[in-house]
Amino acid sequence: MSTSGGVARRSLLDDLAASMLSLIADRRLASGDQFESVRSLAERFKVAVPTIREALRRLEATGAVELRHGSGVYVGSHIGRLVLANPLAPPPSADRLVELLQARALIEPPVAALAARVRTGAALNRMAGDLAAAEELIASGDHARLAEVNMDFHRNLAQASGNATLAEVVESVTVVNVREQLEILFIHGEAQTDLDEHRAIYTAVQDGDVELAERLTREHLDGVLAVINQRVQHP
Amino acid sequence: MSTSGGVARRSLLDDLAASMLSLIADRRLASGDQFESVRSLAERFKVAVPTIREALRRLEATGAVELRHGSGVYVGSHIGRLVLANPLAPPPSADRLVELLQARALIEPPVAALAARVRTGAALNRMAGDLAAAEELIASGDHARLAEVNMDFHRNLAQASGNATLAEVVESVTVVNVREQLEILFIHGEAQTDLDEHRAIYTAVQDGDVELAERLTREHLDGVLAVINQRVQHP
DNA sequence: AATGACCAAGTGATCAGATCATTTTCCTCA
DNA sequence: TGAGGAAAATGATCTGATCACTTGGTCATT
Repeated sequence: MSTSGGVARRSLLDDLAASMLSLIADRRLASGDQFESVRSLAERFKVAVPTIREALRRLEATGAVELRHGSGVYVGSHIGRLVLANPLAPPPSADRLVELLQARALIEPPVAALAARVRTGAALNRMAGDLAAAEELIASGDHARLAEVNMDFHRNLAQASGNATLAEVVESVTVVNVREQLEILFIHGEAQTDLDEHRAIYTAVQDGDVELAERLTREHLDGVLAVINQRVQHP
Repeated sequence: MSTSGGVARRSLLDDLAASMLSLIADRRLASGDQFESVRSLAERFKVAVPTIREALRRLEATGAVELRHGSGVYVGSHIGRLVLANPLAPPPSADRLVELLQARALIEPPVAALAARVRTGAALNRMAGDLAAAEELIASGDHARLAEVNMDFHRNLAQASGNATLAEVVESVTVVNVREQLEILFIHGEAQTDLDEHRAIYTAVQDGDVELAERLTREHLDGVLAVINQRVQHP
């Protein structure tokens, strides 16, 4: 009784969601492309508008599609992803934040090592761009933007590993929600140190120095973790 | 035109979803508890039923709530999670499967090492239970169930690390979708080897042998990866 | 010719009320 | 006592309308 063919057989909503994903796949639509209007979809699948909208909301929740008021339905940026950051997650507590950093300190060093082996070109260039941007943002004092760029550096480091799944995992644990929380604790003073460490990691990856890339990433995240731990305990 | 630092102008649906999550949190509802009827929610928030349902569908997509026809709305099993497996992800291709295994081979060994340090009791017991169950399932030849139990072993290993975020990450990469695909490739013959390796890992964790736990987990996953790689290339 | 104000069509957002389908509760009756 | 079977509760879906936002074009002003 397995549906090995692929057509789901659960509720109407499951069918609709799956069918719409198939439609997107069949049309070779990519992230950002316009999909089809709600009314048109309702007619196509012979269901009422509210029903289609429920199915769309489900897709929307996982970033598969995006609904823009007055404009249309578009293919979302997370379509086809395997691992996601929970878009409805509450801002993490201090404990959860520490735990999250521990997880990153465990996961990212081996990812950096792999990145040093593979060195996917495009991602390397983006890392360099992040470093340049960070330098400017330190000068201009835009801490919010700086924190974002620093997170981008880590995401692009994971991308450089050439493994999309790893990149998704790292993206999931460097999500905006977390950035905001980190920013509160990890304010200026460390900004220049941070940048220097990122630069060193970048160089190691670029040189293909696997062990150095891993060690520097571990030291970097352990350092951040130490600062966070200190501030959590002495607010 | 960046909204950095600014207040995100949320839509009605965002508010509704957030409010309902707050409601669940305020009432200290846990996974599986009954929440509130659709009609009641619509009345409470002074919106129409289809609107509430859209918000509920969004929550449902991330496992925060569950709608049971004729019964009610219940708190879902993934409420409060930070990292999720995409419930709408298509069955992974062979390439994606290899990539996924590579990711696991990178992430899980250090997790096993941490588990050997921490040894969270409840999770250890569940691991033992998984081993016993696997033994029986090998005897009875129920490969589907066996594959599921083996995945549970890995999830519980991550739980034993005491780090919920790591556990969520590992759960996300050992999701049902993937099990089904693995099962196709990784059929009997290796079952006993698999069990033996799991047993060795369990013993190492129980003994608190950090390095051994890490090494055995790495060898185990590398072994699986090798088999998969072979079968992908020679179908 | 370039600019800006304005209008109209397309599209998503929300509403109201009704009907169907499933589950759960509980009362009746053998 | 317990097995049926109504009745209530609740989710699923429909119909059709109205409001709100985006977009592209028109056209007067500069």
